[in-house]
Amino acid sequence: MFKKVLVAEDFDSINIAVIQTLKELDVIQIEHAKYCDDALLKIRKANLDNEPFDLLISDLSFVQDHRKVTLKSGDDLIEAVKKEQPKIKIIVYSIEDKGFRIKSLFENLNIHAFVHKGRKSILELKIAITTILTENLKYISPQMNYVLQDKIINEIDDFDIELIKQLSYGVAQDKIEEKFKELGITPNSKSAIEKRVSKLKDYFKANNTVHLIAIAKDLGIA
Amino acid sequence: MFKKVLVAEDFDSINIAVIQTLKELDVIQIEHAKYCDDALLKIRKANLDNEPFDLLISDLSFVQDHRKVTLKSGDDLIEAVKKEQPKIKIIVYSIEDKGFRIKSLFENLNIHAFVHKGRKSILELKIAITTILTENLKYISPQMNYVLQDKIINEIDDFDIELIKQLSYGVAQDKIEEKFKELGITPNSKSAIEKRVSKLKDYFKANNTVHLIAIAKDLGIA
DNA sequence: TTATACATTACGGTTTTCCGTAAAATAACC
DNA sequence: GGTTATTTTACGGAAAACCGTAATGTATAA
Repeated sequence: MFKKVLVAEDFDSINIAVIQTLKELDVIQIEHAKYCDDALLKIRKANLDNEPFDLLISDLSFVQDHRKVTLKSGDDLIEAVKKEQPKIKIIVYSIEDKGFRIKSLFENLNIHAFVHKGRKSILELKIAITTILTENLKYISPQMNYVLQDKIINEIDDFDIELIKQLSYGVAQDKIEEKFKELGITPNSKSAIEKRVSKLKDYFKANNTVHLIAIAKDLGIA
Repeated sequence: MFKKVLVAEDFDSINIAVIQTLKELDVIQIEHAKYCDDALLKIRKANLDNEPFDLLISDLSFVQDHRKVTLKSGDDLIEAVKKEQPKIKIIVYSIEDKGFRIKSLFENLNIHAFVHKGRKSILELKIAITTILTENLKYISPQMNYVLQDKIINEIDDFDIELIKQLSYGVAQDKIEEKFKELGITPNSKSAIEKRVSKLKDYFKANNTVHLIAIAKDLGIA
């Protein structure tokens, strides 16, 4: 079993439950942090003391409050931790359900497990922990498994994302042309933009652009 | 202290923490349900047995899964419970942060406390519980207090909400005119709709309708 | 009843978006 | 190099949205 585990989670209620779970799994040293910045400090300190953490269990979204922070999200935290300690095992324990995002966690941040908070998530968390004990094994909550082979996610590229973002900011299509030229994004003609918007509307079965952005918002793309 | 408390919450991790908290407050009988339907059944059963619950602590959003349910949300549950047992005390323990929604919980569903899930929410939950023990006292998480006197919330009416909703569904403004006539919503002329959309754009400082809907989505209005 | 304010509807011109077609540019293939 | 796809850009007419103004309707109070 893991010896030393760090939990990064802002909600106190969930923290309590995760820690209790780790105790049940006979983890000896358990620490937790409610801010990403604090979590990173704990990682660093442990490394300096030559008593590094085996495992990080992290949430993704951290509510902002009065405190100024440099790491705003679990993504930020994981990226920073990987630099300090590339071989640490990482479990994301989150409510996130956007395939788009989960996929990128595995592909870009190389996490070892994703557990989706839900009715039976504590059990899943236990399974995830024991699964990734074995070298090279990964875990994802069963109901989220589909995301790794979901077509939609693969058929939308960065250009589409940027376009949707600009639209959601209220930039008119003429101005997006200018904006893209500034940013060096291609294609950037008015016509190309119109075509992409049209493609996206087809894709998401949206009646018009307003509808498209509403859908994109629901999917967490914009 | 309350004698018999029911917790309605789908996430197991949070359930564990809330129950532990209630134990610390010396609540003798604690029950919980992960589905609203189950919660309502427990309320009914307790009433039939002449051992009614004193207090309901409920979440608002419940994730849908394979199971068919009639009560889909905490709002639905609270409304149903109030009919069974009008005098039961109710605490909403939720991540909800839309002033719009919280306000309506107090005004329309007459809840006794709203505790916003967060870094110190377990403490707040304890305070809420002891506060509403006293007859007629209400509690709301300090950071959410503003909602009860927020202007924005009061200046947007049901018509605006319905309009935003239709736009987010991708209904063209021409068609909204027809739709409103069907639904008996007034005003319903194309002109009136255009004016309201324009007013909302001013209000939310939106550049265009697409932008407006993006903002509304962020605010949880659509 | 009349005057006044306010809400709603009607209308018309302008801008923006929409959408199809065609030309130009780029990439892929032989 | 030349040929064939594919992508990107250009253009123009139609539809929708935008926006100001005027007319109509409705409620309120002198």
